[in-house]
Amino acid sequence: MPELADVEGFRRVFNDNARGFVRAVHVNDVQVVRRTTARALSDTLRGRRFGAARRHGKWLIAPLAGRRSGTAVLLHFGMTGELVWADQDEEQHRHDRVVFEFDHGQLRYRDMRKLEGLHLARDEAECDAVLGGLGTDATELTRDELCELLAGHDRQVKALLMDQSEIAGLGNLLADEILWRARIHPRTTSSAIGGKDCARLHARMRTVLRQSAQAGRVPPHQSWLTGHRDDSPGHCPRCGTSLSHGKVGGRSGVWCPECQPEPNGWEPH
DNA sequence: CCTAATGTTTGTGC
DNA sequence: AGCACAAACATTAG
Repeated sequence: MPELADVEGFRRVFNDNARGFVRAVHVNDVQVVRRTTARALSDTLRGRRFGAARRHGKWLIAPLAGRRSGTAVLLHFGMTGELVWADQDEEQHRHDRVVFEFDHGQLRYRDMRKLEGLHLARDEAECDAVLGGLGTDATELTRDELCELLAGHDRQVKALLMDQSEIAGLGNLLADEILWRARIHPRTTSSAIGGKDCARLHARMRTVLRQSAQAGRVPPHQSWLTGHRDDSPGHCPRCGTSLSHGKVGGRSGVWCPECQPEPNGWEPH
């Protein structure tokens, strides 16, 4: 689930609720705590307050309040993570791995698969060690930057869009949705996308990101490709053609063979 | 039992 | 160097 849009939703959950003093930190599964121990995490946070959380790509960055602190909790949600606000007396979910307790409720880091986890950074350098390799956040990428990026690589465009070191925040669903709207086949070689095509790709990316970030998820709406990923058989919501499925960039991809024609030179066997 | 899952990293080979 | 691909990570659902 968690791509840029979802993490944007978690950022709002965090900023709307994680106010006041942290009264306790319950680590229910030490495996998800990275770069520190459960004890150190708890000791660092207890009695402190968070400043406003920000997002870069799929990371949520929650700094401690206080000008010279430099300490931040960095949360990644892998494929199954989420952040939920709940009352103390609400029964815990079996996958609530870390719980931040406040006077008025609890923030719960829930994650079934525990692929990434929650990191503690004590200063700028530690923060940079985790986030330094990320590319520009997808919401801030200009049209010229995108075109230059595409031109500079001979990669399948979907793989390039999802490469976090190049563009941060786009995942499997967003990439498929954006490419479908831009009418570009996911296996198109990036350097072959120029001029008008790149401008259209950028425009569609901005629309998809704005709407999905506002929703806090990639909307499974009928008018979105994402709303038809799991239909069998799925049909393109734009032209009705049966959707194609296949591996692209190592991930399960969905596209419309009519709206997104095969690039020249690609012949399936 | 087997497969796939919205992510990232690492190794292999062209 | 740059790219594609497979596997691994941990866990559950179908």
